[in-house]
Amino acid sequence: MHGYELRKELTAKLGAIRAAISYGSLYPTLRRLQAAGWITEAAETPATAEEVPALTSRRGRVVYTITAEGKERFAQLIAQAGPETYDDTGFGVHFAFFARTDQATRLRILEGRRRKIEERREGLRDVLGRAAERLDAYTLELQRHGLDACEREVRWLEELIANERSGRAPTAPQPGAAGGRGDNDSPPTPGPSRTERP
Amino acid sequence: MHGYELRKELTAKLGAIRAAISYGSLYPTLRRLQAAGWITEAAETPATAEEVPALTSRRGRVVYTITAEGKERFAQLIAQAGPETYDDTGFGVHFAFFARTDQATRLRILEGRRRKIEERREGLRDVLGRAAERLDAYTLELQRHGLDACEREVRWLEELIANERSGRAPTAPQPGAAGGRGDNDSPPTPGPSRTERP
DNA sequence: CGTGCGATGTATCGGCCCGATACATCGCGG
DNA sequence: CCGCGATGTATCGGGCCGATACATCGCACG
Repeated sequence: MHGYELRKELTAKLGAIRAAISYGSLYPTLRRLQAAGWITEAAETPATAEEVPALTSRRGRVVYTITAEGKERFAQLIAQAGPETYDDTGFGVHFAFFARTDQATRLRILEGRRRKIEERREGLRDVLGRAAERLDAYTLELQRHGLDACEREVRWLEELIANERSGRAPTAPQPGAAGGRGDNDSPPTPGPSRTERP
Repeated sequence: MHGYELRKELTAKLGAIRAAISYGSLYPTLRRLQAAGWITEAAETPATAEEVPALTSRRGRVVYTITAEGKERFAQLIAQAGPETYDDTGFGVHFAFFARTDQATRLRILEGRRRKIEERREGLRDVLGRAAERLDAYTLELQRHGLDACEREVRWLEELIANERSGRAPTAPQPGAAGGRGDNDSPPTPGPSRTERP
């Protein structure tokens, strides 16, 4: 893909958790990835080669391709979990690529996230309990709303964990023949974990 | 307050919407605020003045005080709304200081936020509708969860807007005599908007 | 009785990200 | 035919964060 296209894809995939990535971040990052040898870049072919030689000034698209090393590194990145894996953005990114990992990794990350959210929840309960009369009504309402969000997310995570343990996909139990065009996102594991079901 | 204390206060007040502010942001910001004339800094008095002159090396606390100009600027900041006022962090910060604004400002910001979240919600519905078979089950589940959060927030905002229009505080209808110690957060307006109720 | 650890406290540095901006082309509708 | 919005690449300044350093205090545990 070229940069602009990549940005649109990522925006669609991660739209639920963060805004579009900025250009000031996108292009320097692509250059960094290339310097590290994880992607290669190539100028797009102008037309049918020989044609239109006058348009040399046309700053054409640059097509990026992932290398074998890049694929390997990417697989490592989504499988390994650091402390930042469990905050909002980090978890969202990992989750969006769950289809490319194994069940053990998915469970590990879901449980780490649950632990993190439970901690946040306890912190909010503390504030609502201990510092209640020190804070104004609006601030308290904000904490209450945040607490509610934490409780809902914990329930959501527990559902996902239960599903994961029973070896099912997150929700839809494979409707029909599933597979759209090869564009779908699950090359390593066929569907989200299917080790014993026929 | 001094820096560390300020950080703790802000963490308690804004804990529901963002993590603690970093030191690498806190201290430079305090210096910027002082350069702009919005706060003044003063080294804390060591003890009873004359005492303990040997401890000159003790890098003591620095106490910051807001200036009249700073108070004015702060009032402007929380009353004026730009485009960034309606994203997650910006809205959260404004909301946390709602008790220091007037009802008109609160309504304006709540409605702007609602519009923004409704846009995000429509975007997610689009993705779930149009790009459903291009995305894997986990990504879809992420969008569904985000969509659910949007819907809940819209309902929350509408409750708040209705409350605001009827002139009530967000939830608790002034329990007892209210006012704790002067530490509470509502100097300009006595309680959250009270223009006609006796 | 000492010793070490966690909380309190101020401060800097490198790296990364974002918003704004610039520039260029293409297709479409008014 | 003119402009506007989408497509596309790119840079720059400023700000935020994580890591790190340094220093003191109180207290708990050995």
